[in-house]
Amino acid sequence: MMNSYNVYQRLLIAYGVQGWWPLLQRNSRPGYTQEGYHPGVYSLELTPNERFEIITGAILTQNTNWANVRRSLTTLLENCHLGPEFFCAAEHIDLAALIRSSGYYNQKAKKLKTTAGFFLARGAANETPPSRKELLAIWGIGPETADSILLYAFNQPVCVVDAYSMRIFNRLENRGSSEGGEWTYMGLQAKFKAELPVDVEVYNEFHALLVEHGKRYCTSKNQKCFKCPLKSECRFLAQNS
DNA sequence: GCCCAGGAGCATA
DNA sequence: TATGCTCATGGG
Repeated sequence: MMNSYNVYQRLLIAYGVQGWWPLLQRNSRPGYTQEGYHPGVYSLELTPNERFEIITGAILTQNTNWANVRRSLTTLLENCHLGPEFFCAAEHIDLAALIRSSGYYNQKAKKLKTTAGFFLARGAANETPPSRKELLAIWGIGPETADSILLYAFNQPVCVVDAYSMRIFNRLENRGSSEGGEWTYMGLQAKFKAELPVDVEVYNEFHALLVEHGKRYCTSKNQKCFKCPLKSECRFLAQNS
C-alpha cells in the first residue's frame, strides 16, 4: 500500500503543479493562467477581497463543477458584487440570480449570506484565521468547505479531504466491508496528516492533484485504469480486471 | 435521455 | 451512527 506522500509524489510527476486556489481577480497577470491558477507560486499575500473570493468559491463549488462556479464568480466580479457587504445587503432573490449557474442557488445564496455575515462581523480579525469549530458552526459550511477555507484562504496547514480522496484511497487499498470499512473524512484526514510533511504547499497541491486524478482516471464509473499512473499499486484494479 | 460535478443539512430509525 | 432525501445548473 502506498502512503499518502508516495501518492502525492506520483501524481505530481504525472500531472504537474496545479496552482490552486484559482484567483479570478488576478487572472492574466504574470504568473497566473487565464483561469486564475498560479502554478508554482505559493507565497501569496492575499487581499481581503481575494480571501473572500476563495471563501465564496469554496461554497459555490459544493457538489458542483468548477466551470459552473467560475461563471458565477465572473458575474459577481464584473458587477463589483463579490464582497461580504453586498452579500449581506442583497435580497435573497437577487443574490440567487447572480449565482444561478452554480446550481442549488437558493441554498447557496443563504449559505453565502450567512457566511458573509460571519466574516463581516469579524472585521479586522479577518487577518487571522477563524477556528475550524467557528467555521463548522456556520450554516452551510461542513468539514470540506471549512478545511478548504483554512488551507486556501488562510494558508493554514490543514489537509482537505473530499469525495475523490475517499474513492481513490478506498480503491488503492480496496477497502470495503471486509477490509474494516471505507475511509471516513476524519479518518483519511488523520492518515494524510500522519504521512505528509507539515507543509501548506504540499497540502495545497495534494488536494488539487487528487481532484485532477479523480477527474482524469479514478472516475465513479468507467474507470480509465489502464492509463492510470497509480495502477501498479492499486488493489482495486488488481481485483477488478 | 442519463450521469456526474472540488457537499451539506435534515429527517428518520 | 448511519443511511436516504433534497437541493439544481451545465457539460459529456
